[in-house]
Amino acid sequence: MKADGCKELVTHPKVIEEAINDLLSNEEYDYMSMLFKMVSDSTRLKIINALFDRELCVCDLMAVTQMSQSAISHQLSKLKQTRLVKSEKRGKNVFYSLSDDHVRQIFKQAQEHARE
Amino acid sequence: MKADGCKELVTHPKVIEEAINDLLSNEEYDYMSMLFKMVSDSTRLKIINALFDRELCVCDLMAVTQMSQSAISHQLSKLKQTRLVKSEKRGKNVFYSLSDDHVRQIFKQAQEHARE
DNA sequence: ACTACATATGAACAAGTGTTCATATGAGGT
DNA sequence: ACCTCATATGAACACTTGTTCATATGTAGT
Repeated sequence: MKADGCKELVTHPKVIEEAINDLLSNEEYDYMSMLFKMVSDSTRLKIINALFDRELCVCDLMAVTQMSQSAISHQLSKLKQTRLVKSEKRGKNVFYSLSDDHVRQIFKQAQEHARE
Repeated sequence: MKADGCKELVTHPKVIEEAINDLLSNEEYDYMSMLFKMVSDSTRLKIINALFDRELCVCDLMAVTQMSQSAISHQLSKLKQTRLVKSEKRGKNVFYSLSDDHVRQIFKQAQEHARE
């Protein structure tokens, strides 16, 4: 948490000021951090990918991702808390789907980068 | 690691097959996971934001982000290992900059989502 | 060579995260 | 009411991650 930088003549006081002006608010960093954390786990990435074009229930997701029911349920819970997915109960099943296009966009963009 | 899902008649065998066909390779998930992990820490987000339009040396980044020299150096090291930033040594200083537009795009997109 | 400054790096530690296991909730059919 | 299936949830545990502290490396100037 040291405030200052170089002791030698600060070579770039102007540039530093610019950069400081560009700073975002803590809320923005926190939100972005949260959003990226959600999509930085490969189990959740698989879930998001599976839900990309359709809604699925938990047992469908088990079949698709080859993960345990508990693991999936825990991850879906996080994804729902952070509003990346929404759910709808129908009979014995709970169907999950992506809640908006934000996730889809971020996911697609990263996927394109992965192809290189 | 259970393979199957519901024991009751699998209501959506067709949809499940679709979802399975949409699966990506493990390498893709791993890469995306790694990329998102890198931008999911708020210290690194601050660094990336600071480097968005300019190159900066470590001491500049200390001044801008208000973080310790060691913390910044460690994070820069990770960002460099994963090729998100590149560095150039000039005299006593080491100047860091974003290595390509991938990061910028992902960052911007998330930032827009944060504004809502 | 010596000193001051800029950066890197290793070890240690606290905090966070994902999985499993066991169990709870809740709906449908009988 | 009872039983079964689908899903949720809490506790425990191993693992990862970010920071600090101490120290090393390396460059420039004297």
